Amino acid sequence: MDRRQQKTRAAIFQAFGSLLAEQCYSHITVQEIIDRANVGRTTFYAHFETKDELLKALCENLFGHIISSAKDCTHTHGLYSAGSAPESIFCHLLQHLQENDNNVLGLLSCESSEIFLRYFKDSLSDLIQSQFIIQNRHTNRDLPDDFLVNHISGSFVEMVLWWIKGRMKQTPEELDRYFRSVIEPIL
Amino acid sequence: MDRRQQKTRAAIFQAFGSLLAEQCYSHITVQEIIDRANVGRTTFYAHFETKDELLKALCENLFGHIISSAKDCTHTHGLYSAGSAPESIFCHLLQHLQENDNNVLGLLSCESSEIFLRYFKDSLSDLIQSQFIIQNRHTNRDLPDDFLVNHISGSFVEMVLWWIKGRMKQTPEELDRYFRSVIEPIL
DNA sequence: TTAATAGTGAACATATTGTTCTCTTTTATT
DNA sequence: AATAAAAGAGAACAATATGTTCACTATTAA
Repeated sequence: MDRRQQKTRAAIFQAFGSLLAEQCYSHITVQEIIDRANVGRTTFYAHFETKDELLKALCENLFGHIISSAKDCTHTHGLYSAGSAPESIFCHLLQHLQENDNNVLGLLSCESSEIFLRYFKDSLSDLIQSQFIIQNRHTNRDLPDDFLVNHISGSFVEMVLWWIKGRMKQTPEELDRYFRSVIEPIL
Repeated sequence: MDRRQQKTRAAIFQAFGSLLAEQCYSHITVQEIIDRANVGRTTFYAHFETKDELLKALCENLFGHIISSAKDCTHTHGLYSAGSAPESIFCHLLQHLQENDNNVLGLLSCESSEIFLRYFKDSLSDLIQSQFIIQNRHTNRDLPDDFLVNHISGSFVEMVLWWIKGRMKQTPEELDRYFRSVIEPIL
């Protein structure tokens, strides 16, 4: 509603994000956050009940954007356009990550990256699930749908973690090729 | 050295384990641990510098056992015996988990399971890495070795997480079949 | 039996959390 | 431009958690 609220919220998000790039989530204190955000203690607690809530809000904000943008792109391209690699939804996601809007990479490469990847995977699972159902692409009758969904989203997230820990030497396109190589054979 | 030390250590491990089955890691206090372990505050800090160190020690202890037992079994069976499913190293691991020695399942199904699975994955990666190198099984020339190792260990861990969250309705053998279905095609 | 080792429990300084209060600033609206 | 409503600042607070120190007791290995 108020412009100030959004500004304050953004300041807290940014301060929190930059702190996460420096140290482990669990060691960050509310005091550090409000100091860096130049925000009063009262204000912080008016916006977020706890540090965990802040984390949750940040993740929803961040991955919400990325996933919904991927969802839009899926409408035109499908979950996995068999022909040309660059159009796949996964390549799209990787490119998005590399662009590093809102310092997503900072979060995903910090000591507490698992927390974020967990949120990322949950969002991703929803996306893949819905695409599976919409497209009826699951020709594999031997494996349960939810196992496959979990396998795909899980593998993707693990790959991203591997990519970032290895200092992102591969391009999104290369990585997409890797991923297609291990996922397409089972679809 | 001292029998008492081992006893105390075991008591702390057990208390910590049972607490983890009840609540999130970050919300467990040292006070709760020492109360349940019937151990003095000083004693706790004589054994472990911080709660994080305790966690680390517990994981090393736990997964060390499981992995080294799997390593032994690999010597006779190989990473992936193509013929009969039940002998695969992964099935062996899953059976081990289901037997629930030292309440591994409690840890893996608690709110903070990601932390443990991360340790699990690291141990697993070492195992798979070494088996890959020893057996020279990587016929896939298009994908880097470390990507494959990460994909396999990552997928396995994600599967275990999925299994446990779904209340472990599948048997280790079924799960092993699922896993073979998504991994063997890419080897 | 005894010296060394391990554990107890209380007390402590320090740090963090989340709340409450009063006061100031900004915004939306007229 | 004036003003009421909303939002933030900042100090103070109780409650809780951490990690250390101390003097004392119990156990073990020899």
